[in-house]
Amino acid sequence: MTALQKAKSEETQRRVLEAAIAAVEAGGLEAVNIRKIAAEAGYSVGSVYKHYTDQDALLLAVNSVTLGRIKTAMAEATQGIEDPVAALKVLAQTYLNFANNNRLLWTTLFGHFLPEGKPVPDWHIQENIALLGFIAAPLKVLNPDMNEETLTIRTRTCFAAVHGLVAISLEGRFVSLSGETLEQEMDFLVEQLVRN
Amino acid sequence: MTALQKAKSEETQRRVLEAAIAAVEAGGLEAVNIRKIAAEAGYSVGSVYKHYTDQDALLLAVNSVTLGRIKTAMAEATQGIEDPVAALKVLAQTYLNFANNNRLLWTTLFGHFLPEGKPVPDWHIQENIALLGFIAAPLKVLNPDMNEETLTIRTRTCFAAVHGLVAISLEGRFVSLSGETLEQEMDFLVEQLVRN
DNA sequence: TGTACATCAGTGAACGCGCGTTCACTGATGTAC
DNA sequence: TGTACATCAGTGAACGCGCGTTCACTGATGTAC
Repeated sequence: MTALQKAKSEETQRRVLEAAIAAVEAGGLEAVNIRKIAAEAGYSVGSVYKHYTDQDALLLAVNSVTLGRIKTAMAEATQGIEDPVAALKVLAQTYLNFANNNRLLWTTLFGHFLPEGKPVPDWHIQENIALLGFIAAPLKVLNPDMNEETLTIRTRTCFAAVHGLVAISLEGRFVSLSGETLEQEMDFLVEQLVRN
Repeated sequence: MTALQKAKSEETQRRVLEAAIAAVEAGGLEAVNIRKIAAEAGYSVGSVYKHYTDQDALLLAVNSVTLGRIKTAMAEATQGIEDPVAALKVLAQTYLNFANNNRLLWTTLFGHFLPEGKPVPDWHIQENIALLGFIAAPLKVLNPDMNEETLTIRTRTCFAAVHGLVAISLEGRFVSLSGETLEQEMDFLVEQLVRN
């Protein structure tokens, strides 16, 4: 493959992915339609399949980008924060804000499941786990004597609790809260979780 | 309408609903297929539409049954428990167990969304809110001076946190935990939430 | 320099399938007179 | 008691649409000799 071919191929792949992201942002998982995405990207249907084996592969790529954006947001938000409790609060708020500002990307991240028998590729699992590292670090400061295994489990529990509050809120289940009240509840939740 | 007609109609409605529940239990939201459900219930496709306006109405009925089952499980589990913290722990474990033992009913409860512009009927919202009452009662004992509004919000937050832990665990995101470890984490979460 | 061939991105019509929903019709039961 | 009509549950073929995926083909670019 020549350099020109490679460059062209990479551009196509990128443009298809961008169109897929735009589709998800516009209408969520349901709005993902290979024909539309191909047209939006400026290619034919067949081209999409030259670069992504199937729809699931394309969605995996979209979710990978979403995870990357969350990671970036978290890294920026916690920059320079020393206090572990403050860091955890900022992380939770960052997660909440991201979900709020990117609802459909976020729901797609958690709403897309591969069909049974098609396991999630390891690199994608690793991307997920990497995000938990942001939570694990301050938790370790707060619990210096905790062994690694317990810390991993506890990290997951804390993430799950925060994630649950974000999910229930964004779905508008039960009562919808104002943004301010929701942020207060998030702070409450984090404070309770880290109490000693 | 004669009594005979009414009885026949009700039986059909019930049998269709039972077939729908069985379908969800067998394959989740994806497995809901009017043709299959009609056949399973022993009727034709048209009959389903005589009793449920559309697929969404049928799924709403399924979810209503699921909510009823959770409600029953919670009522039984908390019977005779006086200590509010103990009650909250039992409620969380009951919720976890229900989700574990009825995975597809549970994921359908939270995975089914009506199309935009079709609001969730009020009776169904009320069914959801009713469940929160189980949590609100012990929370009120623990926080007797909390005003009603704050209590409602706090109840929702506590539910959301527990719900999140159940969701992340059942989906098998990140690492899967053994049942025992998961129950320990659930107790930890509830304990932290009610700390004063 | 020119000719024949290989390679690869990209094309888009066609395949195949699933599935929600509708509607004209049937037959049983009940009612009016 | 009998006849005509009304009502309603149930039927299932047909409509209509969407959509993932495939594959034989095109044309541009590069390579061998």
